[in-house]
Amino acid sequence: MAEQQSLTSDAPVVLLFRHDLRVNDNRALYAAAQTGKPVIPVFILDEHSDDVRPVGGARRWWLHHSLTALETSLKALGATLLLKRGATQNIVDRLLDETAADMVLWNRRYDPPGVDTDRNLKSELGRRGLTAESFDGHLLHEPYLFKTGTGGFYRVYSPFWRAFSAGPDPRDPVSAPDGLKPYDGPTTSDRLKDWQLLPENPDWAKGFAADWTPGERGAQDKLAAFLDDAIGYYGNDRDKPAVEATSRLSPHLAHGEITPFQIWHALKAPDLAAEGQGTDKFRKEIGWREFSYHLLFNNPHLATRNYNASFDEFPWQNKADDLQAWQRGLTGYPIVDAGMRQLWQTGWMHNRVRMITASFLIKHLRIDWRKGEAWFWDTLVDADPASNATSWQWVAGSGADAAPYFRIFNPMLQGDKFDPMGHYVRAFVPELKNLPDKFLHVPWLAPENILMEAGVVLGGNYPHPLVDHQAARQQALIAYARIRKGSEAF
DNA sequence: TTGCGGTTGAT
DNA sequence: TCAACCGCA
Repeated sequence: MAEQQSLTSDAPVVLLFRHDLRVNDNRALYAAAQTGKPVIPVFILDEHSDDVRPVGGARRWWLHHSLTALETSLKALGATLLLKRGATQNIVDRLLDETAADMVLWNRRYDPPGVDTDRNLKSELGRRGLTAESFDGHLLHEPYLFKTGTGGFYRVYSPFWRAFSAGPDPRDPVSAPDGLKPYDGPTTSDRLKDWQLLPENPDWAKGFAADWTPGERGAQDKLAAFLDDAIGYYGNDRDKPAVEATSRLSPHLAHGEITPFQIWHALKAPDLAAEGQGTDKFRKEIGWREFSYHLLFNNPHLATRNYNASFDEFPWQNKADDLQAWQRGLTGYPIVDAGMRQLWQTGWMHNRVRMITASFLIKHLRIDWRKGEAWFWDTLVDADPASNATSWQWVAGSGADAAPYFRIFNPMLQGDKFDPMGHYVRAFVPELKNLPDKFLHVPWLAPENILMEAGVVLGGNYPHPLVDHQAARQQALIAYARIRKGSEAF
């Protein structure tokens, strides 16, 4: 069919890029090459279509560098990437006018505004008799594929994962095309630097580049390094933030520099068979990403509305000073502060510590989970509309498949258990680095002389605990008890 | 309908 | 052991 079209028309094909910034396993790109038509690749920064949530600050930094990498990859294939900013439909309309293209291809998105925008685009193009086709790539399975026995969506992860595991095998990745036929007509493109994606305060992103290489190559390097080594101890050490035992693929996945299909396929390598436990656990985490999209797809307002409406009555305190102390890593609880500072300095936080810091914000400070979700959205290089919303609601207890309300993380115990040597805390809270292990997670319990020897001044160079753990825990339990009674209380 | 079980915990 | 609930087959 593709060949037939190339015989009948040499009109160009427009290829949309959004969060699929790669040339390998890019089915839309592959299909565009197959047509034999000139290809016009265009990245659209759409912050104008209905309900679109603007890209957060950390992801803007990433996007800047990833687009630079993509531009280079496409150039090597013979095509020039155009940069356009605005509502998708308007951008495409103008491009079709300018270039007389008769075909538009893209890889599917699964965030609700993206779904709506692309659905409208497809029907509009179809109405005009143009070819519009979308492809998979972001998820192993469409988020509506799995249904419970009664035909609904899954609310609980375990049954979802059972259904997923019994489902069809994910396809194999497709290779990059050998080349693209260039489009020679006149085109216009924004200049990347005019988008000002890099932060105004350059100090903020200074630490990002040490940890991350945005782009397809950086993604493949991270995957190779993970499969080479860390996956062997992923099962045991993935909860220890001081150990490099996780894949660190999340920002690359979020920007579509690597696909879950490529990861899934790589996990089938024979020499990984010996790492059975690690690979199974890791697949299950990929499954969480799929589950989060399954939930978001079926609950478009997951990032802004309590899944469980009884939480609308939750007595949040929302103290501005407390929120700011949390954001800056100045709560006085070392494991919490280390996490928040890792986030600020590197654009990423270890998964275990995300739970600890989120639980602290919600349960110890009783600040609405949406404030935390928004902060993570702005500061995480891997900010993902599905995972972020699902995980915050999970910790709050307001979501589908929530943690029990009485499960309140104890930051001291979590610190002792998962950072027993204190390497993580010392790396990100250097003012405590000379404290002995025994007091590292509880500096306020250290005797005066120990504090003095370590150069720690509570209330001076490190804060007193913002709240007392036991008291805050009791208050949280009371607050949760109140909404559990529901309307009875009124 | 009924029975089972529920990512990540604390006391 | 903690309280009780609700998703799922």
